[in-house]
Amino acid sequence: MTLFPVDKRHNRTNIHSIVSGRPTDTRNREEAILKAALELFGERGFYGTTVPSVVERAEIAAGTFYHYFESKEQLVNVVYRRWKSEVARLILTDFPADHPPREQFRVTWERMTEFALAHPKELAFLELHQHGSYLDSESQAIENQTLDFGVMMLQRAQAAQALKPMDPAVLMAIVNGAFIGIVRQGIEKRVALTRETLMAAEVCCWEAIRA
Amino acid sequence: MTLFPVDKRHNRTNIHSIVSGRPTDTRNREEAILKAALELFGERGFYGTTVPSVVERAEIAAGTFYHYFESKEQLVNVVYRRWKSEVARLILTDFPADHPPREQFRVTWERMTEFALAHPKELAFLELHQHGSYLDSESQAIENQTLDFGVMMLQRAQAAQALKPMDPAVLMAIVNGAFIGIVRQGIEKRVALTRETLMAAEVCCWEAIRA
Amino acid sequence: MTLFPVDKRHNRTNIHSIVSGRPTDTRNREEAILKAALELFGERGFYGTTVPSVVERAEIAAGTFYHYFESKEQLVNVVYRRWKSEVARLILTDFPADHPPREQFRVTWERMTEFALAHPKELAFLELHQHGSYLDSESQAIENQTLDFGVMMLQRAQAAQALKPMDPAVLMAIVNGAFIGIVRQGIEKRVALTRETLMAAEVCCWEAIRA
Amino acid sequence: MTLFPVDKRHNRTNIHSIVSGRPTDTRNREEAILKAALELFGERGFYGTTVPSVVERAEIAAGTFYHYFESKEQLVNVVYRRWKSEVARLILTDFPADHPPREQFRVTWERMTEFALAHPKELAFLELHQHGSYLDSESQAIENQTLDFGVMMLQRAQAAQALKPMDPAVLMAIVNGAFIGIVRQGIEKRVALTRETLMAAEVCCWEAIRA
DNA sequence: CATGAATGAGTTTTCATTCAT
DNA sequence: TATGAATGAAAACTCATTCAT
Repeated sequence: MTLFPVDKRHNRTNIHSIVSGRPTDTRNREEAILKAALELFGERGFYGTTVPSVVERAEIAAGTFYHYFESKEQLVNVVYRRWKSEVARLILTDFPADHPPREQFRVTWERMTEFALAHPKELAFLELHQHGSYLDSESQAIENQTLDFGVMMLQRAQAAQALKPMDPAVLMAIVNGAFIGIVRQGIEKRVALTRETLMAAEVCCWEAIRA
Repeated sequence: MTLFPVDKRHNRTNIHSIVSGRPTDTRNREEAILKAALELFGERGFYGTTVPSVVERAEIAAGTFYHYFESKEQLVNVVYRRWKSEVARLILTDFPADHPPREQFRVTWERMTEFALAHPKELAFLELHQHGSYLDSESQAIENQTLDFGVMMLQRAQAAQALKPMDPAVLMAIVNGAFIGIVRQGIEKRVALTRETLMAAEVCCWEAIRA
Repeated sequence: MTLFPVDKRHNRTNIHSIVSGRPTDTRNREEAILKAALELFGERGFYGTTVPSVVERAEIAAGTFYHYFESKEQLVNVVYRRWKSEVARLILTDFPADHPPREQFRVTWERMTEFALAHPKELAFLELHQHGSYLDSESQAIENQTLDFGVMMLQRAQAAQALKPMDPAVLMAIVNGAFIGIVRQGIEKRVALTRETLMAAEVCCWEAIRA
Repeated sequence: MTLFPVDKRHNRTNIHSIVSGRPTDTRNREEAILKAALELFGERGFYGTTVPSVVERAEIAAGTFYHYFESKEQLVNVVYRRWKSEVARLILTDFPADHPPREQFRVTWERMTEFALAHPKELAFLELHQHGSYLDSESQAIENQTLDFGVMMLQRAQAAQALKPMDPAVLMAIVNGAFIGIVRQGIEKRVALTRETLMAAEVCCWEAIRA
């Protein structure tokens, strides 16, 4: 399995759809389903989201759904992998591997901030479905790979004595948890979900884990 | 509404049941339902948990469920309130209001640690259901009261210049999020859910928010 | 089978109950059930009336119901027979068999009027349940006996050439139907359910059937 | 609201179905449900009729029922309106408004006779459900319009001194009640439900109400 | 490919009835 | 006798999925 496998069927680029844009356009329907699914799964979870509700929001017929996805289970996995990959790509592309830990942390946090501000719903979706029993092994694998990469980076920083000498998985949990905590409160409108808020929190979280 | 209202029907103590323990015992069945519900709601969420699955795990007949609870919705609210109240009671009882902020933080974190070690499933349940649309206003109110109390304490500490001068709701989100993050990874067996882990994290989180 | 059989269990007079009047009094509970049943069966029919609703209106415990009645089916039969017998008794007692047909008709109509004014709900109940499949043969028999008596009287009047020479069952249906029609409209408040209304209708109905 | 509104969804004609007749035919299934419902509601009332019994008699799957009707309640309203409208249409179409009262009465009675002979079950159904709490306001409205029209006609006839000077609602109740009474006894096989029987009764009923 | 009618298993809930206390 | 907890069968209704058109 490659590090960031691209789903054969669901991550392709459909040139036809980009050109035409007609309502009978295949890509549009598939995208409409994925968009509806993201929102509904994020709001009500896997079991609370019905195929009829997805189909209605996507404005397609019930049968059409099964031309694009085998089942509700496959759908949630496709959505999960799509956005989990997106986050992974964002963080890993041109990762400043040779910069000092403080700089690496800032860059990573900044990239997550970009994502959170652009796609708060997607982040909430990923959080909510993290350990669902309906996620297949491929989806689980992506999740683990991301975590493993994070832990590896933290271990390197620890080797350079930049971080507290604790279990790196705990440090990861603290930083991840804090970030998600802010985004959630942001979605709930209890804090302002802005770049300022998140970059102020960056300082906090660095101080939490620094040596 | 009082700060921590006790559900009239579902927090009483049934002396009869404590004494007898027979299979027809009322208290046992109600407790069996609550226990099964806690586990299943925690594992599969509200919509993923069926009444048949609850009654099966509680080893009662389908009809019996409705002697104790009006509906699946009421059940989740009763469970939620029971444990949310328990957490609130734990943190608020004899809160060291006149101690310095550092001490208050440690005590609060320690109390949460007690709870997390004794009741990790219950904590996961509370997290998962935080904002479910099936929670009634009373349940939501308990949640808000707990948050408000936390924010108030943080504001006082900020007034004493013990904490960073940021939105206290953000500080709250960081600390809460970090704590929950560790517990979750603990449940997933990716970190050791021990007193040592959590008390080490306490130091991290204090450094995250201290001035 | 006697003409107006008295239910062994449910038409007796309970001297004890008349004297005491305590809430533990057997008769009171039985009467409470019968009263509740009459109202509910009349309002919502047999299938629309639940034992829990009867039990609640009678202010007794669920189990108590089954001390007095074997089943919901038996209950409806007991109520039916009680009031059907009452109507029959009213009409047949001292029937002026040797008076002229016009007088017999007036007397019968007057007696029905008494009953309708005193017990409109009971009359509606009897109408509604006339042919329910839950009525046992004994209840059906009472209904038939009443009808047969009416037809016999009409035949005698026809023999005296006082009535139109039609199928007496049709004449019966006309008079009965008209009477019930007025009572129903009375219950619906679309006509005034008074002695005047009913006695005016008596003239109409006589003219309908007279030779 | 028009006088005899046609249900948008349930009175259309499906040309496709008339032509094909295949088992997947839409119209057939909907009609099968309506037919089964009419019979069962007529036999056992609203509460005594279960959706399973309807789908069994209609020979469709349980889920299919809900493609055609939102609920059992909607179903009974659709059936009620369909036949109540039919009766109203029959009586009102080309009503001989400028004929003398005696003629108007005969025509109306004759039309009702047509209906009763062709659709005795439908008449019984309408009678039984007249005042059910499950009938919606639209269904109630149709019923009231029919009654009001009848009362108005009777008032005009009274103005012409053709009828007894009584409350016209009482005259209406007498005639209606008598008609229904005969049909019911006809269904019970206690009288012959024929044109002769009903036209003989027409004379009776006219004499009941004439001045 | 797109549709939506059709399906039947499964969900929440109610109810008639029983029985231990 | 009176109670009400307990039961399991059955009701109303929903849903994921299929398939003929």
